[in-house]
Amino acid sequence: MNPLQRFTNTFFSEQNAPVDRIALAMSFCADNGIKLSKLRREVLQLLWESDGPTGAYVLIKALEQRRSRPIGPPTVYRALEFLVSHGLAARFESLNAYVPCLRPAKDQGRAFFFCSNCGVTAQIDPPDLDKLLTRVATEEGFRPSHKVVEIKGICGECIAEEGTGT
Amino acid sequence: MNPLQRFTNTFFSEQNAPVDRIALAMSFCADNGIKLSKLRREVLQLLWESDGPTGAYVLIKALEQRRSRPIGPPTVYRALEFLVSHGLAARFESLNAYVPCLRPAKDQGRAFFFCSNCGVTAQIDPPDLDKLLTRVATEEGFRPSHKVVEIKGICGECIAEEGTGT
DNA sequence: AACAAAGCGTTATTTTATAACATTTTTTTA
DNA sequence: TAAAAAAATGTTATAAAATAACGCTTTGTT
Repeated sequence: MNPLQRFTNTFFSEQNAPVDRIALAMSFCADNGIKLSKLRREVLQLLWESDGPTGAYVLIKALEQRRSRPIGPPTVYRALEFLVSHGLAARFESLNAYVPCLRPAKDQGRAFFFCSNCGVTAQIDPPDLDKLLTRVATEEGFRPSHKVVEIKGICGECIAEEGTGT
Repeated sequence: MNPLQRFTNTFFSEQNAPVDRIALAMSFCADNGIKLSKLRREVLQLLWESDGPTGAYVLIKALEQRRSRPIGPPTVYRALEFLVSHGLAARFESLNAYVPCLRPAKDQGRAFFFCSNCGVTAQIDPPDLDKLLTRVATEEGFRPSHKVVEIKGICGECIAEEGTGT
């Protein structure tokens, strides 16, 4: 079993149809008058096809493979900036890497989980979380615009394996 | 008024006595059998004296000023690693910068707020937050070890100033 | 004092990201 | 549709952040 399909509610339990993810993104962009260019689509697809949070330079190399010609960092960083700014992807800050987002939406209090042992990644959007963060911010007189919630730890499968000695 | 003293519960409303912060850190280290060396103490003090999240290379320059001789990046990164690993400081992941922590403690669900307008930074540790994150993680079969919560936005004072046109 | 361990210094390099400007592609509108 | 404007991408160079590898010094232990 793909180690990235273990979680409920992960990217990767929903990842088996990358094409569908791209189709969703395309209709989202169409609906919102924004343009998912070829490059941006390719980068998003690479994120969905990746086995976890992906560094910008890994994407660059992958694109160079696909296109058989050099790609400069700014090209990819701009595509990533577009994807992130429209909620199609997110930067996993504590890993300096990028992940696709399940639902294009800006700052809905997403939480990302990352297994330090096997690398499996999950996105979870508990409604309570966003409420709590917004409440706490408001209590401080703060108007939040961007929220980062990232949790590293050990996933269930790796916990199980600890016991069995595998 | 120092723009960094605006929040309730911030670093900087409590920052007026950096010496006390250092004294606290020293007794914390003594109590726990860990060593706050001169370098580590200096780095921590620089963090407390800073006007906000501080980049590693800013710390390097500041140390070079103090010592009148070159300091290599690894020297400072090691000190930061020590401080972070013992909960005396934290990396503000989405800013590639470092902040001092109010209470030395490992992963108690700290939340950092950062005003994109004026740079004011606040640490808030809502007990609910840690509980919520732990609960959500557990529901996913995940055993959390490190939690990152960072919120960017506009602080109360900057919101007020928007209206007055200052 | 001799040894071990921890901390720090130094040099070089890697990784991540952006600045500045040129070219191409797409969209708009005359 | 042709010209102009705007958006997107390409290109080169550089900046910023972090680490690898190795040596020396200080501190703690026997």
